[in-house]
Order: sequence, then structure tokens, then C-alpha cells
Amino acid sequence: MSPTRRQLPPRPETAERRRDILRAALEIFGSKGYNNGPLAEIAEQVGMTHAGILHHFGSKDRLLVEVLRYRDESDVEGIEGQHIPDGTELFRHLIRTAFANEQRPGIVQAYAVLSAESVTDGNPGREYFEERYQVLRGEVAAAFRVMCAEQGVEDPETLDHAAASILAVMDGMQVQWLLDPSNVTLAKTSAFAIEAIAAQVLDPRSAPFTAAPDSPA
Amino acid sequence: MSPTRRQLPPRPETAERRRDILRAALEIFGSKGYNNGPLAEIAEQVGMTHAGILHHFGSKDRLLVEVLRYRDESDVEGIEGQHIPDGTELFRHLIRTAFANEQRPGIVQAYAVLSAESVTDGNPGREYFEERYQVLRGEVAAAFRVMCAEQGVEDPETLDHAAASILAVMDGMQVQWLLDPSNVTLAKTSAFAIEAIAAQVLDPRSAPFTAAPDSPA
DNA sequence: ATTAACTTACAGTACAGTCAGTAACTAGCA
DNA sequence: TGCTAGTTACTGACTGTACTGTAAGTTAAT
Repeated sequence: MSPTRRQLPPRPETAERRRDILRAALEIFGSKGYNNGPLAEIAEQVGMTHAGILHHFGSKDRLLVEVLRYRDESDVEGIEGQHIPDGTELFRHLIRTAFANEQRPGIVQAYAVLSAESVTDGNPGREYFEERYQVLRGEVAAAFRVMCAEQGVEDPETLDHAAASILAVMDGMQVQWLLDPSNVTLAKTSAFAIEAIAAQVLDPRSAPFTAAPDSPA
Repeated sequence: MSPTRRQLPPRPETAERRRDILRAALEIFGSKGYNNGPLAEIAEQVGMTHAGILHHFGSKDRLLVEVLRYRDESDVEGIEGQHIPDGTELFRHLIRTAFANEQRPGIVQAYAVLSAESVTDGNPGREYFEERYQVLRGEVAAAFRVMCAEQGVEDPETLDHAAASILAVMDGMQVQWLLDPSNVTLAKTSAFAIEAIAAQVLDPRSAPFTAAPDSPA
């Protein structure tokens, strides 16, 4: 009833295989979406059957969640953990990321498709993106706070707006760029917008059309 | 072999029914996505079978295309046709739209999900969004051109960047807002970013981190 | 000997599209 | 005005397929 060992540790190659699967899944989900990206196709790409994948990840839902986490880790943009020496460092990093992204449309597409898909009913990636945006907004706002501190200006609501809108431009530009790369530049446009927003935070000027209606027409 | 009439005009109620279907489809595609939104559910909502819908639209693909066009027409934001008296009018309109959108998360979600989904392989909505963004970018750039003319400043590349990034913020904010409406304001943040970008176009200042690398690290 | 890492086979479901039929409407004609 | 052929607007039944998940069996490592 109780033999010596109950569970064996995973074999050394297993981690590699799992990574192969995650890589393939990222590619398939990226190009076809989560709902439209079959396990069988992922499996084929790593020389397996779809049942093999389910052996490793249990279900397609859990696979997606792990794919998203994997993308973070394997990402060049290790924003999360970095301590920010100067406030400007984060922004430089974001812009650098935008330039790097121009070389990897696959990952960009995966991110764009999966983040938007995550707002649909019962999507397993939703929690991940909710948390991710919250964290990123917090970090961008923090970077602004550092920069503002040097100048004495600070309005918490403005910082929130600025943080959210910087992430928004980067995401929105990805879709436009993916749709029409010959007419849209991803990085230069993102950089332009980031600088415009930062400029407005650091040195706010009366905007050209200040009359934002508080009640919709 | 050749009787008097070959084709009968559609019945008077038909237009109504089609509109009902388009409305329902917009809702279903919006909440579940195109790939994950079954015809049967749309049909049920209008008291029909899915075969009835296919009778009207031929295929699911064609239904999507018509849904997207329908959304344009029925939209409060009739940007397309309007002639712009003053350059600022368009921007005011965009901001007004953002405020209006806070009252209709369903449509916002449909737009966010379907536009991102459109970049996936073989998506039938792709052409629509490609064209749509091109048109909108052109109009925003034109509005900027009008405003710049009054001041003498004008750099075509800057206008393109500004136009694209304004649309990008609006789209990107929609996703963040849908994911976490209690922590994100859609309209106020969009307005903030639009004004920041416009300010930078009309009165360009050296940005806080001008060193945008031309080659990615 | 037990378990990990699979495969093959299959169950079950969900879904788009087809087809034959039916009721209701319309056009044209007597 | 009423009749009728042709047509629209469907329904119901079905086909085919795509896909997730499961169960039982096989091989190889520990």
C-alpha cells in the first residue's frame, strides 16, 4: 500500500521539451489566436501528438497561461524586476523594446491578439493581463514620480493618465503596424508619442482644446 | 426557359430583420470574439435558426464584414463624411466619442476584439480594418495640417506619427479599460493623451529623452 | 516495480455549411 | 378580382469536419 517512492522527479530533458512546446504554442496562438489555434498544430511543430501536450499541461487553458508567463520570462524586456536608477531609464527601455519588437512580428502579434482576446467571456488569459497591466502602469507611474520629484511637479491623476496612455500607445501601435507595416512605423511612432506624453507631464501646458466635456453629448 | 421575371425584390421587412441580425452578431462577436461566437447563438437572439442567417448573409465570413460596415454607419461617430471646418473640431469629436464609449462597453469590446483578431491568418475582417485605419489616419493628419497651417509649423513625418498614435492610444485604452474599468478611465485618459500629442505637434519641445536609438540593442 | 513520457484510439461536442422542403408573399395575367 | 407561377424567407435534418479531452496501452528511465 505504501511503496518506497510515490512520485518520480521529472526527467532532465522534460524542461527542454516543455520549453519547445511553449515556444511553438506562442507561435501558433500568435498567428491564429487562442480559440483558433489547435493543439494538434502545436504538437506537430514539436513532433508530438496533441495528447502529449495535454500530458504536460493538462488542458489548453493551462497551456495558455503558461505561455503567457513564459513570454514574460523569455522576453528581452525584463522590465518587471529592474530597479530604476534614474526615472528616464524605464522610458528609454520602453523605446528600445519598441525598436526590438520591429524585428519579431510573431511575438508582437501574439501579444496583440492574446491581450485583446483576453477580454472575451471566460478567457483563461484574462487574469494574467489584468495583473500585468496593473503592474506595468504602476512602474511607469513610479518612473514619472521619480522624474517629477526632481522638478517639484506632481499630480497623481496626471501620472495615472500618463502611465496608462503610454502603454496604450505601444499596444495600439502594434495593431496598426501589424495590419499595415509598410505605412506605419512601430518604434518611431511609439517613441514620438511617449515623448509627447512625458513632455506634457513634466512641463504641462494648456492644451489646444481644453474643453473636455464632462457629460457626453 | 425565360419567364417574365427572374428576381423578386426583397420584402419590406427584410431590411429590418437583417439589421436585427447585424445587431445581435455585433453583440455576440463582441463578447465572445469572431472565432468563438457561434451563428446559432446569434440566430437564437433574433428567433431564428442558424440556417436562416446563412440564407441572408451566405457565410459567417460575409456576416462579419457586414457587421463591421454596419457598425460604422450606425455609429454615433460619423467621422468619415464630415467636413472639418476648424482643425480642432475632429479632436473634440474624438474626445466626445471616447466619453460616449464609456456608456457602451459592448461596442467597445466588439471593436477591440475584432480589430486585434483581424491580424490573424486569413481573418475576413482584415481588409476592413486596414482600410479603416488608413482613412482615419489620413483624416487626423489632415486636421493637424489645418491647425498647423495657422501657425506655419509643419513636418509631414510628425503629422503621420501624431495621427497614428492618437488612434493607437484610443484603441489601447479600450483594452485596458475593458480589463479593469474600476482602475482605468477611458475617456479622461484618452483626452489627456490626445492633448499631449497635439501639444507636441503644435509647439514641439525637446523631449526629455531625445536619444532614440536607431539600431536596437 | 513503478513511474514519466509518450501514442493510438476513441468519445463527445461544437460548429459551418448544404439541401430539400414549406409557407407566405408578389407579379403578372385572365 | 382571383388565380398561379416564381420567388423569398425561412425550418429541420443532415454532413462533414475540427477539436478538446480521456483511457488504455507501450517504452524507457530510475
